Amino acid sequence: MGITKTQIFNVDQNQMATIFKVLANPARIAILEYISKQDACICNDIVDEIGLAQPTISQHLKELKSINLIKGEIDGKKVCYCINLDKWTDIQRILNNFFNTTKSNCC
Amino acid sequence: MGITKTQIFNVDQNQMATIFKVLANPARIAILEYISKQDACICNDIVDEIGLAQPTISQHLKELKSINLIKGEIDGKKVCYCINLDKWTDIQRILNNFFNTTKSNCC
DNA sequence: ATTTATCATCGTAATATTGCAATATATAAA
DNA sequence: TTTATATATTGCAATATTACGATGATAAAT
Repeated sequence: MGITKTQIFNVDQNQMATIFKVLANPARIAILEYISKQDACICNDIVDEIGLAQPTISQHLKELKSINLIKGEIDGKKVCYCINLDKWTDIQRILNNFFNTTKSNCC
Repeated sequence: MGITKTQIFNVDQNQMATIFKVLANPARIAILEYISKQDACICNDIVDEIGLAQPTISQHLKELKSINLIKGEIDGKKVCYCINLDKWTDIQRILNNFFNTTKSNCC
């Protein structure tokens, strides 16, 4: 089907899955790494850096924005993307909580 | 296309994406949580617990096994799944490393 | 030996994701 | 105003994912 039965899972489970889904692509990982590596708020040299077409990058940025992992500030005709540190830290906390809580006690 | 251009990304980026992809589904999150909650190595009560058909669960378990996040021990006609703590901890370390390394220094 | 129970695999339908060309939009420069 | 530059959106093709019924394989129970 390709459709996930979100209704049968709780909010936390769906939230976790959504976060993981946004991160589940090497292009988006590379974009995040590239954005963070820059001293200043570097914009879409991302297209040059990553080997993907401009619309593709634009779409990936949109997905990263969908969970507020990055923010884009308009600067003239350019857009300056940077990581949203608050959300970044928040998500790291959520994931660690999941990993610490979900641990086997068998085998 | 639906096909990710893995060739243009490095091993670490692809590995990260693969890990995230395996976790990017609420059913698999729920399965992990359920397995970890049990005192003993509970097997496919998972099917009863989660509201999905047995082949679906089996497929999800296969994906979790694909990165060694869980291991399945055969016990008669049952299979006993549990979390692979070594790998679990390893992945948590990898993710934290990513989150700590990839942080913005702008905006 | 047959039946039953547990789990895996196969095949398939429905939907999602990835990527890009074409196009739209918006701002800056000329 | 026209042109160039930067980014977003649309539409589409190719592939991936999710889910399940049918079927297979295996082991315990009868």
